[in-house]
Amino acid sequence: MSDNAHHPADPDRAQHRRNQVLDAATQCFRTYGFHGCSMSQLARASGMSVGHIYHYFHNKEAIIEAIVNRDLYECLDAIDQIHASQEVFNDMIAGIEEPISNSLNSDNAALQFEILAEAARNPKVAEMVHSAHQHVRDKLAGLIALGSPKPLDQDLLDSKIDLIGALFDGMLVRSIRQPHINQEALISILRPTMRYILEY
Amino acid sequence: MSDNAHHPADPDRAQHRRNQVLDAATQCFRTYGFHGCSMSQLARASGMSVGHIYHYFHNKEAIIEAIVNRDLYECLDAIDQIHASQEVFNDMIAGIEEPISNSLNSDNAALQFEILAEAARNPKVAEMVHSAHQHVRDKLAGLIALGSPKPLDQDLLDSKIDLIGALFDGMLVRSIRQPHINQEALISILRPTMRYILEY
Amino acid sequence: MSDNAHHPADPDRAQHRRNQVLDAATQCFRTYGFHGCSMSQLARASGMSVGHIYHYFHNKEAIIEAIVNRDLYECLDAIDQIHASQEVFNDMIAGIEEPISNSLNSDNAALQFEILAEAARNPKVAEMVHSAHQHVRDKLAGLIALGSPKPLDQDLLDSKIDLIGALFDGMLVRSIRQPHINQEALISILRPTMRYILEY
Amino acid sequence: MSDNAHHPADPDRAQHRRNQVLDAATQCFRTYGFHGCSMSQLARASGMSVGHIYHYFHNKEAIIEAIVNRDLYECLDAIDQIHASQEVFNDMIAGIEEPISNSLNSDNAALQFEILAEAARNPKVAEMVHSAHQHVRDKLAGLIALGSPKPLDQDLLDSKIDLIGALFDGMLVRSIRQPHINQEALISILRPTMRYILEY
DNA sequence: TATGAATGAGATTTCATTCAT
DNA sequence: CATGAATGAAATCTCATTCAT
Repeated sequence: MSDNAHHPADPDRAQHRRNQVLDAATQCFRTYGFHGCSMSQLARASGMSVGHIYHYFHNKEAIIEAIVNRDLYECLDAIDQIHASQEVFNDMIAGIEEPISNSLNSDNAALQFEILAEAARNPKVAEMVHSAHQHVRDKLAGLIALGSPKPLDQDLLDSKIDLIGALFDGMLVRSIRQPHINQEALISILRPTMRYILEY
Repeated sequence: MSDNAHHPADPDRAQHRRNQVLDAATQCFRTYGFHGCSMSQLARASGMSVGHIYHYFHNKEAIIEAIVNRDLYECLDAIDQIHASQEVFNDMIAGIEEPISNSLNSDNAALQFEILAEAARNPKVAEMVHSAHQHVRDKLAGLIALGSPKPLDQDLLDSKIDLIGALFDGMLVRSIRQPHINQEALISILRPTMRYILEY
Repeated sequence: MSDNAHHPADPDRAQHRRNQVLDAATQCFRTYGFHGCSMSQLARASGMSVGHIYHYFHNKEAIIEAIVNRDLYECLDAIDQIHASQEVFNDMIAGIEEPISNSLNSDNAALQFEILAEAARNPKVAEMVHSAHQHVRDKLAGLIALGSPKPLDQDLLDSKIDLIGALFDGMLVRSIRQPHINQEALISILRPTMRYILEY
Repeated sequence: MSDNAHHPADPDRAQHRRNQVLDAATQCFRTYGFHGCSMSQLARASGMSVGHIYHYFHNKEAIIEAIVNRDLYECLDAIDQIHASQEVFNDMIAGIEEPISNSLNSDNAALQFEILAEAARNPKVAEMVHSAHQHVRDKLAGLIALGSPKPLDQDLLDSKIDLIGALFDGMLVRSIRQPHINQEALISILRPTMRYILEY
């Protein structure tokens, strides 16, 4: 009862069911990959029948796309948390530990590589990745411009962003190639390197 | 009889046939992914019957493993080409363009992400990736030690390698997220950054 | 409440709702066939939910049967319009254009063949087709007897009806096999042929 | 043994296997309809695994098309048997019993209506039906022209063919609407009617 | 009366793998 | 060494039907 329970076509309930599928899919895709995970595995993990999943998603592609979308937006949200200030360089360097830690430890690295591999052959997913990436670049451009004492040449600004982006994505790869990395030691050289790049 | 008088078990021919499959598989896996590529696609691309592929490979897994193996060894070979000298830092920085260019433009990025994604769930592949990575680290450690004016603390040495590795792998990710990167501008800031790290 | 104050079991409204379904089904079955049309297509076309259709029809079979029934009755009604008179032969021949035109141009030929194909395997539908056909024969028998100057042998009467029936059904098949038939030319030879048969 | 048995990729054997499927499909489609017959029914009836049927046919559509094609060709062959002569009208009328009997008794009427119903919505099948029909018309046009004492107006010739075609197809419909027709009586009025049309 | 959530069975199709030749 | 016929399992997706509300 409370908030009138769920009437037929209750959009809240529908959204909740969709999320049930997406939550299960995130887990399943991590574990088995987009194409190694069957609809019936997904159904079992969602606590829902196979047929019913098709009530909420047009096909498996659509689930993959929704997962990619959700994952990219989570990343964008994290980026958007960074507050602009004139102390932004110091803040970024001081706060580097958490995002690096996320990249390195994240058990969702598997999902990131699924997404990147999928983007390499699926144009729709590629487009989603590109547009999320552009958003990140824009945000970073604003922060760096703000933190810089004098106006930056556009090419230089772009390259700084590229390099920093590469560093972070490189951490993601580390989590696969080298799962037992010495994070503390890494951060202690990463910090001055970040400053070097930002102030270059 | 007549001319194609290869003996029943000519090992050269056998190796050649295996490579035929692996070459085709490299292309197919790039295009469709490990699990999006069927044995019959592979057979068509190899110019060989499905059944005969099983003469050379125990199953599809084995082909994937052979591909991963071959890919990792090619990378190791590239690393092994770097000659040690006391000018090694200068050489590395001067010669940075080619490997970066490879990472950025490489149409084989797709395969790299297939491999990384596979490594995230397939322990055999993970083991191959780790051991190849260790080999790379050992090689780089030797080079950096040689180029450094004074002996380095082990943690610092490790972290330098990690950071440089991250930079390169980050480039690989760029080729997906940002296919039209400004490579020239990037290299012109990457070079001093590399030197900064190496001489830190 | 407000205006749509139909009583819980308003039989008019019920009939109207049933017809909504049947109208939609006629269209859908024409376009997709009995077995190529899903209940959800039907629901969409009826402006009604899937579940509610089951309020009016026990199952899909029942809708098919109702459609067949309605279609056959429409045909019977048309036959029943023919008024008996001693000029019946002249009337039939003069008025031949409309039914022939219907058979030839009818975009519902598809539905007729659905029905015939269904009758070939579904005994209930076969029974409906047979009994409607018998009704048509009886009516025609009366008309022909009335128009004939002298009493006819039963076999001859039956065969005249069969032949005329065949001619009309043959037109139906024409609309599929030969959609761009020359209707005018056809009618100008059909008329004397009809007279020939009737007066044989 | 005998004629060197069947080597790999023996095209005779392949053709034989294809025919096995088509023979089974003819039966199954008659009984259940194109869309009421599942691939697993087909497989069971063909004595072949479901998967293997796809070795010989790209998909179920392709089987339907092959069946339609085969059926139409059988009909064309029958038409092509009619030999031209100046006595062709007499021959046609004398030999009318067999084709009429075929149309009336044919237990493959079901298949004909499947084909006609399918043609009403499937453009590929429609095209096959039209082109087979054109072939029949051309053949009949030749025969009628030959049998006619004086040259015929094209429209009249066309209409004679249309009318005769309608009569035969109408018989096909009779086999569904009126399975217990009096064939003998029918033929005894059909013969003079045919002559009336041919000599009109 | 009316909805659409939910299911389970079954449809078509694909695929890795085996085997007779 | 080489083929492709053959299979059986499983994958994706559809659908008629039921049910709680």
